[in-house]
Amino acid sequence: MSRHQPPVRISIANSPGGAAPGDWLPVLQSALRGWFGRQARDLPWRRQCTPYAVWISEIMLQQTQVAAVIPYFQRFLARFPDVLALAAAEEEEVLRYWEGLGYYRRARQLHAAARQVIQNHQGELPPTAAALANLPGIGRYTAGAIASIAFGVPAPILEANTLRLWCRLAAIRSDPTRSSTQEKLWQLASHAAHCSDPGLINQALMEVGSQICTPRSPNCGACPLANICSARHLGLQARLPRPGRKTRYEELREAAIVVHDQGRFLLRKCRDGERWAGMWDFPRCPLEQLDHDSASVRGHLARHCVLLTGAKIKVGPLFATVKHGVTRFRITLYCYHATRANRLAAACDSTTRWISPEELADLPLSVTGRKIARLLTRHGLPDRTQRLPSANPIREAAAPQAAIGRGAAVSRSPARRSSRGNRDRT
DNA sequence: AAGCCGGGGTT
DNA sequence: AACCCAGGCTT
Repeated sequence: MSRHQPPVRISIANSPGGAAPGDWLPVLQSALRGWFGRQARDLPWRRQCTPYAVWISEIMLQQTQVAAVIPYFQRFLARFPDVLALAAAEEEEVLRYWEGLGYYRRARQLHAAARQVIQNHQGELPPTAAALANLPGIGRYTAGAIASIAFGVPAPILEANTLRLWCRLAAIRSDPTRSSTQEKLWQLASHAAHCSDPGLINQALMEVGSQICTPRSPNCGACPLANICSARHLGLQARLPRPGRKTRYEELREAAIVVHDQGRFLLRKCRDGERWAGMWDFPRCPLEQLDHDSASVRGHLARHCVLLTGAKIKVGPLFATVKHGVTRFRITLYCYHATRANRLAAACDSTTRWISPEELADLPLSVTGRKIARLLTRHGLPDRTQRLPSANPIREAAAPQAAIGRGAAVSRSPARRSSRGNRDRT
């Protein structure tokens, strides 16, 4: 840059003293093209960028990091290679392939959307952002991402990485969650995507956001956009975007009941509106303020079990305590053995079933459900998770242990010596 | 416009 | 334990 032509910096169009997009847009796009051409990561969905593959990747990537998605993406595409295969599958099998990825509603909506694509769009994903956004699970971001990346439509995107990037590039100090700020951010994103290669530009924006313009200590020295970055010019890059509110956590105490009968376990499918809707789980109930070691807890559990499953049971010993974090909840789950007390054929409808250890491997289970299943079948019984195609090396080889606040931690109860005094160490 | 959805990973 | 993540949906 010469002294007579000071470097142009990105700002919100029409803001006081702000440069018009015409000034910085070509610089931005050109810098992104050059940088992305050299630095783009080699990701599975960039090798196979069919509309279907892009769609699956974008749904999996919602609120989920790239590294966590990769093995799921590969297994999922191997099993459901196209829209027709996905639409033809049972929802439960789709959920089984999603197990461990979280936000299971995404999988159910994806499956429902696949059936809509077969029914209403001749089996082809619609090529416009507006039509895509009519499908379940596809919002403004995902619609723009698929439209631009898979179809070359100049549609804008805004997500965690580009929100942070734009707040810095344009030195946006207002609360980024406010709708007036969101409007400005989408406006900037629209300018950027207005070109002949919007898919490349959108991906490059996200890539710079995730690889260079990181939340803490952005690597401005390696940033292709440093020259036009307003925050860097003002020295504000470490203070933008403005942080949001802290999440307040809620402690929950719950009980899970493992009802045994002839080597099988009683499981139920979580209903719509419940936690883990569509997934299977051991019957569970809130413990409220009940002491998990009190006399009254067993009657409490037995009553709940009848209501949930129709099975009359006799509650036995506590055998494990599982800690599990989910969204803003911190759950402590007390796990009890139980036996069935009635010989009636209760508990055999479509949402309540007696499950053998072998069948357990095929069922989509909640995280804590899978944890309990492992405790029950740890000794030599098969775990289908390890038989899924191209096994996930991260999750299966070295399952995360003893996460503290989040994830799940298990502590087994010591061997039980009498019917009383069973004490859990957590 | 704001919170929830009832996740999971990293630091 | 705080913070983050290729958001969607509801109220």
